[in-house]
Amino acid sequence: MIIDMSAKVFARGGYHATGITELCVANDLGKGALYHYIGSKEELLAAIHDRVMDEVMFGANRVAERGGTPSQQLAMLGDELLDVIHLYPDHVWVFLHEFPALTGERAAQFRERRRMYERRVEAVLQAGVDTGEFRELDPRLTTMAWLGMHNYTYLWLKSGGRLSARDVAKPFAEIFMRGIATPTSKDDE
Amino acid sequence: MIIDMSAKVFARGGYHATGITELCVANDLGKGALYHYIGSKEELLAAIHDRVMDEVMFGANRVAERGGTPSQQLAMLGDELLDVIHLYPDHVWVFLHEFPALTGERAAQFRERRRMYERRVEAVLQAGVDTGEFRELDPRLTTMAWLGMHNYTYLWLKSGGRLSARDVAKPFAEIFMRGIATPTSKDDE
DNA sequence: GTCTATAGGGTGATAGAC
DNA sequence: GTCTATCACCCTATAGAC
Repeated sequence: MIIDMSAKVFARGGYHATGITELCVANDLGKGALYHYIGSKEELLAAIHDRVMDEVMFGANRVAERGGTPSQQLAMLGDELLDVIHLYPDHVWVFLHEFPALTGERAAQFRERRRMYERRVEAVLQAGVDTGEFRELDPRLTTMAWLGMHNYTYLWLKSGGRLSARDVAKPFAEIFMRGIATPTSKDDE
Repeated sequence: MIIDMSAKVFARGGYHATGITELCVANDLGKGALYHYIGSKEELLAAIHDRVMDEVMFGANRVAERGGTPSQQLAMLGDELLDVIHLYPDHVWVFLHEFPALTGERAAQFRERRRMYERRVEAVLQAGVDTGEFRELDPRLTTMAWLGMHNYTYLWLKSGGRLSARDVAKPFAEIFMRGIATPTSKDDE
């Protein structure tokens, strides 16, 4: 797949620093052939972004379908998110580094999808506060804390590496759950 | 300052996408004059990185000098780190996005300084485990969780914004401290 | 579908006058 | 210290043959 191969090249060298010629070599195609498939360099970048957002939203939908308590939902969201980062490290790297290179309609669409996912997390946190599982907290701020903790793993979490997605997701969930649990119900979970 | 003005331009448009001509316009200088000060585009990028790392390490040193328990140390590290992100949002953006553009000796030096800071955080966590304040945990993994939570604020924490650095640091510390505290001593702090 | 040639406009950096 | 002119190269994208 051109998208996957190009994601690797962009992740290594950066979007703007990577020339069309490099993409041709990596994909073993001439310029004419490559442009036949990608349309433009930015369309290729957008396709990489979509690949990530598709996977992330599929995961979030699976979690919602499975149901469960807010604690369980949040833990599952963590599992799914780290699965994506672990499985598609190059795509995620490009996603988190090169999104400012998207322009116009593509940039707007990207922001909206990203925001949509953040709202899913926020909603789970709010639900936990409502049921009393989580203590009173700022849902937006807590969402950003949770997202940062998980997304930042893109720097070191790799498919070939020592740790699986679950190896990271479990201790992360433990920190976060204890961190936001209501004080009286802290010793179980 | 050329460094500060250029950090803003890089943060907005990306390092590789920003031309020397743009930098000249932003700094109100001709090419000759600009090159007289910066040496090369990459030297300018390195100077922005150093500005961030200097501030971060100064903060870490202040924390070490002040002393206190591992919990207090970690909370202060969070305050200091978010202060830097809040005060230098453009520099930090460039720092977190464009570090792969550094090459050779500059790249090696950058990685080492960044690693040095991470070890500071890791040491505080390990100290907390040793004193029994923190439960048994993987110090490296927990460091990355803590760093991610804090660093990710570069996306939305701005100097002009609604929230101060402290407004974010306090709830973040509360989540993280409760998250890693030993179960028996959870209700105080 | 894939090739080569080329358009048209940048790029970072330097030289040498003032 | 700052200017302008210029170097040598690279960029994305397209045209038109095969």
